[in-house]
Amino acid sequence: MSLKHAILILLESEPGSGYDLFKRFKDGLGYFWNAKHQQVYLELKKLSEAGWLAFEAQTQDTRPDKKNYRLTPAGHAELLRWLGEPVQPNTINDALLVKLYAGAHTSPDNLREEMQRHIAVHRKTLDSLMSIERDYHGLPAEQRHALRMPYLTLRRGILGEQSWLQWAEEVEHALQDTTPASTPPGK
Amino acid sequence: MSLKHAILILLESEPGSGYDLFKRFKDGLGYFWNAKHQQVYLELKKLSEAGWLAFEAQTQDTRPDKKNYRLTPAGHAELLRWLGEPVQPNTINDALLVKLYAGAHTSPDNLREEMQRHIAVHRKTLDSLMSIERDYHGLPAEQRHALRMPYLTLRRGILGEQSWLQWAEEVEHALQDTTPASTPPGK
DNA sequence: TTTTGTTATGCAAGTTTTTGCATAATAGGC
DNA sequence: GCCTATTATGCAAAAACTTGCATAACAAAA
Repeated sequence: MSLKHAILILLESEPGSGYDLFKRFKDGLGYFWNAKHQQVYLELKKLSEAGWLAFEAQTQDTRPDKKNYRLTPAGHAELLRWLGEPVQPNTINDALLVKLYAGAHTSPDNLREEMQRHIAVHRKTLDSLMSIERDYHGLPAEQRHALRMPYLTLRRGILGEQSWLQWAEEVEHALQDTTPASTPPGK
Repeated sequence: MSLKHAILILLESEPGSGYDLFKRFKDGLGYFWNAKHQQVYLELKKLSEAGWLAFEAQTQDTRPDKKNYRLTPAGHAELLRWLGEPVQPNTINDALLVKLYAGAHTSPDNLREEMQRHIAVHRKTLDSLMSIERDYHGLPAEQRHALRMPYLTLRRGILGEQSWLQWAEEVEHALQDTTPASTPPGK
């Protein structure tokens, strides 16, 4: 969809290599845009061919060579054009919910284990997002202002994860209710 | 990813045609799994070829002919197998957040309009989900029990949309702060 | 010293999804 | 009578994304 534009945005704020971008996806943008390294490299190639990016090869002694990409004026213009265009509301494709929807066909234990796995992931994500938020609040006002828009996306992540975990508690209660009394005491 | 399994689940609870399924995606499952009609038809064909579905053609007088699909025993087995397997945590690809991340490169007005469009969509979704919830609570206990798992996914939708709208308010406040006082009174 | 992890890039093949086009009958509103 | 919406299906091409493989150097831990 807009991996192209996600890349333009990342390179607008700071030029970098494919590997750099891939890491930036994993750390920052990664909460709301995911990409494999192969796809990042492929898109960089396409964007260069389209004239939106330019690169210079950097030979390095201790590390493999890298290509440093930056926006061309055409790339910058495309970014501005895209920003002026409405974006499609997000569609959700969530396999966990598909599975839960059909939960009556499997055991509550199976569902509880599945939920536990996902809860662990979401808790970890929330922790990491909140740690980024603490860092943000520690910045001087000037830097906070410069980062105010990415901060709003961070807030989306935090509120979203909190809401998810709240829902997970509801699910756990519901799954407990349907379970027969486990391991009754005595003989 | 698991459009295949979403289709198996829908057909497990009730056989139907491609067009039926497409509508069921739009109404029910649609909150967490989206599919175009072309893809539904294509998957139905593939699933039939794989032996997981069977169909009979129904000639209709007033309407175009339809194919009525149902699960085969192999399809049922595959569904159970899939339910026992862990699903990957969902990855998010949200173009609105990408745009907002780069919001400093465009005007607050542009962002506010964009937010307004999305808020309208999310409010409408929330209304519709809450109306479904009201219907659910009006059902006899027996039917409520049968629908308890889909109900959990409905709750995900409701909590998710509420959280989204809460975040949207934060964004609106933030965008107001950055705007110069508009149309100052009188000369 | 062997294994694991990080930096760095990319091709090829396959799967999944989107977009565009095409057909065809009927019902209802203007 | 015309336009739009709904019911009903599908092919073809393109775009987007995933999975598997491949290479290569160095650093740090086991």
